[in-house]
Amino acid sequence: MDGKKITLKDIAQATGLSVNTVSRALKDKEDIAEATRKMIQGVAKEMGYVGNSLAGSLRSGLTRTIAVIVGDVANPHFAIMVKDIEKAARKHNYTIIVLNTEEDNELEERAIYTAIGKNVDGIIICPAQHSPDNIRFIQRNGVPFVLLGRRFEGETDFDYVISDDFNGGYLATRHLLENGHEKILLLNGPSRISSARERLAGYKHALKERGIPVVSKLITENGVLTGDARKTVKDLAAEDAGFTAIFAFNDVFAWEAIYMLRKMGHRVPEDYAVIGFDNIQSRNFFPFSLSSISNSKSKMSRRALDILLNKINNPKSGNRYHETVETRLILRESTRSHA
Amino acid sequence: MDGKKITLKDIAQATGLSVNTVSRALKDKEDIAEATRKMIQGVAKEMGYVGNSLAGSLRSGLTRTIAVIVGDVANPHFAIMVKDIEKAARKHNYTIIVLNTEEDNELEERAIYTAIGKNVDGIIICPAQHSPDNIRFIQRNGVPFVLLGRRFEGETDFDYVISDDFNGGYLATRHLLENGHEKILLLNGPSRISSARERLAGYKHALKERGIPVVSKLITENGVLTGDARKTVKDLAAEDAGFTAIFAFNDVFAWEAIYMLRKMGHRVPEDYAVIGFDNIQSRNFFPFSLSSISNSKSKMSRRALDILLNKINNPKSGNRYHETVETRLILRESTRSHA
DNA sequence: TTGTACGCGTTATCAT
DNA sequence: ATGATAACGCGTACAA
Repeated sequence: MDGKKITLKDIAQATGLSVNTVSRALKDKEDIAEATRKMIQGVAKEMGYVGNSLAGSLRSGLTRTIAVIVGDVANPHFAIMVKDIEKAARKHNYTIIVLNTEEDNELEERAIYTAIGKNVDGIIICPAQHSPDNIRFIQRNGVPFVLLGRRFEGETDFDYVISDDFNGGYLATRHLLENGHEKILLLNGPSRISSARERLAGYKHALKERGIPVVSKLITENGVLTGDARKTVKDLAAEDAGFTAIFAFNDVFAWEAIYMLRKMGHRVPEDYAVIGFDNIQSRNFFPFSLSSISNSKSKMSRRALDILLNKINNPKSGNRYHETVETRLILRESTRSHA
Repeated sequence: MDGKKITLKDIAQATGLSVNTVSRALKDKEDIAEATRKMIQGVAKEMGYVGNSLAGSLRSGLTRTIAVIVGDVANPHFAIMVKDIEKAARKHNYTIIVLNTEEDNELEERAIYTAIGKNVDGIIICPAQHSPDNIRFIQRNGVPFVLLGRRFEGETDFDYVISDDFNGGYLATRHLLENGHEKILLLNGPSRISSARERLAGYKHALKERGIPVVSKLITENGVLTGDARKTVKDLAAEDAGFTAIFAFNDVFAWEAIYMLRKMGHRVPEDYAVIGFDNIQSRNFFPFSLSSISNSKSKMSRRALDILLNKINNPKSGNRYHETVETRLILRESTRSHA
């Protein structure tokens, strides 16, 4: 029952034909006797032949595999996008390999190295952004790639699909301002990350538009995988820093913030309004209702894949793809106003 | 800037040495002049050589890649396990490809076919369980595999790592009973799935132990990816089926149940107690505090990988691995009692 | 209609 | 210490 892998050679031996007659029969080529073909296909099926795409890939240089490199698949934001990418890729007969960088530069480098070594046809990467060098390395190797969700402002020849983070930051902040909050804690991500910088810019813009001063103490940077956000909220709330609302870099931070505030005996939204980013709840029916900025993860994922496939199929087109997907304000209870 | 892939041949030409000297120098073999090695490694680095593991794989028959096949990576339960597996695999220099079955038989078959075609060294799969045939197909191809989280009772030669679902079902139900609930809605998964059947058995056992009748109307099956759970809760709560507590197949169902109940104007835990399964909140700090059954996802993931690596490295050992990881009751507010 | 020969990039073996 | 050759499994071009 328990067998070894069947090769064309095995089938050739079994049928007394040559390897490549078998090969062509299985690929439904024309120049083969109908009877022979049926016979070979029957034997192949019976023997459980699966084929070895490796061998073909070595020849063609194509693997029909793409690498998806993200910070952490366990983060729902990435999990959703990875799922979307896998689904779209499957439609085009592509398979994905998933690599986590843990937002670390060396792990990112290693992930890229692995991907290239496995001869993936393309790479979709949410860069950790410690520097553009890792991405340049992809480029140097001639492997098509698309950045997902983050970009390098200085590198105009890196293609990307991002969401409109500036606008998202602006919308979230303006919403809180309109509800009467003037001291807004920005629970931001690390400033090396473009989306964090752009959300911050949106935040500042909203404040300036209303003539509200930007308080640097209320602008905090938090590691994405470290639990920093909880500590920040805890410390600032404990010392009574005066804020009445929180704009979080992502929904995970927002959840942590609310978790911590409640643990400290505060109420949301009564004592503190909280808004997140990513709108994870568009897919999950959580018992808790968190206002958030929607960034169309499906659209981003599918678009990134389309662009990548385009680049794979038209290697020399030289088209530049710098795409920004809209962001929208989604109001739920965590920022409900109390007139 | 934008280059082609560098091969050993390129380096050989650049250095005037033979392909195979270059190969050995890069692999730090002994029988090579120290100076030559340094030189070659220098040139390789400068040219950005990455190597083509495909070619090596063709020779060795090993890809250092394993396939992880799950229902849906966007489900946090799977997302967490995929992350854990990737991390553990990385330590052993393995890469993972991720395939979603969407709990569908044909997609599962296709996923397995793809995995085998790509010559993965092994497969970790959470089977959709429409039948054992797909798994038998893996076996027939001689590819090592481990079932994760589900098993086929009749197939003793399928290795698996599962959680103690019977006990989990028992613990959850007993807890609700101890809090005075006698009509407990079981928001279960599809009965083809072993974990659903085993949790049901635990549920029944707890009821019988207390002499509480099993009401078949309160035992419901719900598709894992379909939103059935919401509808079930809505319908049964609307017709006033008399239950006062819910034991959900997983945390996702539990969230949906609470979402729906609240939407209908009910309170949790005051009107309905709800307990889930998977204890997603061991990793995420959600604002909502859901009682759940913990099933040690890390332990399961890591163990599944260890077993798989064992099977890969000792192909003929013939060891059988049937492992059950403990489940524990985690109490939070969604089942808080009101004495 | 079918078979033979060669190449993809790498590595193991054997020769120099 | 280094080079030549064969082999992995398949596909393509060409020969029979």
